[in-house]
Amino acid sequence: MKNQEIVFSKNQLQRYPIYLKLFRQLYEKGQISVSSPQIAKELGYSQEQIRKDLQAISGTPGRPKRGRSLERLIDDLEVFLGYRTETKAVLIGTGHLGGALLNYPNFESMGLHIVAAFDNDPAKIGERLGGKSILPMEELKGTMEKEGALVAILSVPGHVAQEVAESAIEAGAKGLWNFAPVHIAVPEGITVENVNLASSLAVLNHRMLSALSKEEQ
Amino acid sequence: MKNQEIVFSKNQLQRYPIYLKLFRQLYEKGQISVSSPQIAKELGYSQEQIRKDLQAISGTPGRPKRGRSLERLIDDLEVFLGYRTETKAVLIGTGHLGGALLNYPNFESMGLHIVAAFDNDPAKIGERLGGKSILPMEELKGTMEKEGALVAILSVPGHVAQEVAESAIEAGAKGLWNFAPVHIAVPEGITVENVNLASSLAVLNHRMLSALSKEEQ
DNA sequence: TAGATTGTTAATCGATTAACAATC
DNA sequence: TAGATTGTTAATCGATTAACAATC
Repeated sequence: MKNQEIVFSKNQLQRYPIYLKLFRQLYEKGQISVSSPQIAKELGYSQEQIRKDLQAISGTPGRPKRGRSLERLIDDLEVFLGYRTETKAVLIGTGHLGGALLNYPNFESMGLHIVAAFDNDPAKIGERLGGKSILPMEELKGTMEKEGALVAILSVPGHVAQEVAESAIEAGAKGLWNFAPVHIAVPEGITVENVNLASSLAVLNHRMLSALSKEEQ
Repeated sequence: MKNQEIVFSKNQLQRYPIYLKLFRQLYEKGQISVSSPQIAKELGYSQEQIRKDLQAISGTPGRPKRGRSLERLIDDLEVFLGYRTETKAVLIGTGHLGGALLNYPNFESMGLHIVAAFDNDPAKIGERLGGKSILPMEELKGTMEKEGALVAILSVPGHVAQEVAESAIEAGAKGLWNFAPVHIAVPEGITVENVNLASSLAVLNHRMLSALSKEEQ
């Protein structure tokens, strides 16, 4: 009995943490189950999409007339999203953004454990930031190997991002979480996820201006 | 002669700042024009997609055998992305992430001018952060109206994001740049763009684990 | 039972890719 | 001229939506 390969699109994957957040809120309010029409109303997704999304990550079926158990959904989502499995990460680049990420309180609860922070600025080495002391880049490989870190969080300036990415891959990183506003080329088998503020702003700006110009007519 | 309505998908809009970054790099290196095969090689997009993307934002056609002028492309992209037009914004929530955003040096060059920062913590009012002094929420509406700010950047905790969003809309915001990990419900005509780290991490994690398990086989 | 909600199968929609004539 | 690259039109692919029988 082979597991049927389910393909998850990027959009779909992005929706799951949003479901989880909602389900936790509803559960805290005392609700015990939830239906796709309710979710649709709360999040603005279509009912069909919600049903497909939840079917894909839940082993148990929903129940007509009642919907799905919030407790079970939360459980399924936490497992699916890997929140119950620790993934070790290093953070490279301890500027303002790096500092904010080191202080972000929720990564641990998402299973992401940042084991160390790195910078190439000698003045910063040894300083503490977000509870971690900053190490020199020379120690990257040793640390990643010792800790078994799979993820490198890149909060470095764009012009060094490619080079830093290569060091991280050389040190054993299989996933790069790239906050620099540049494309990073990687070999087969390495995953890159970009958080690009310029891209996000482009979407906001264009959509907002379209909406405004429509309003004017 | 009516402008033919071009619809830009979210993915497409997100690509433009990445093109721009690349074109600026190539231009600085002395290159004067660029072809879609070269861009495809650099960024990993398909040639066809690149041609469609650039056609959509450039008034002038490319030239067979030579490609497109980098100078013109950079110009077209800066205009299209609104980098030549100032948009005023306020930032709400001056935690670590808010601080990092206030210190982000590139927003001005993207046409986004943060005119003020707000927080509801009395201890923070009056402090300075990223060159701005922190104002109390009571002054939000007055400030946004006086400055004509269209965008509110929300770097507040998730549990207050909806409420803060409503205040911002009430104060005249037409676009919300939401860094809180929750869905925000808004009336017609208001644009929300989410930067959701939990969503981004979900994509990274799932893709990385898929790639790793494929490798094992 | 009646009705709300489920899961599945088919239809639609939109974005990406392929094919190819036009042209510098 | 030959060949690389363009822009356009058609085909494919994938995701979302619609329709509807199943069921608690």
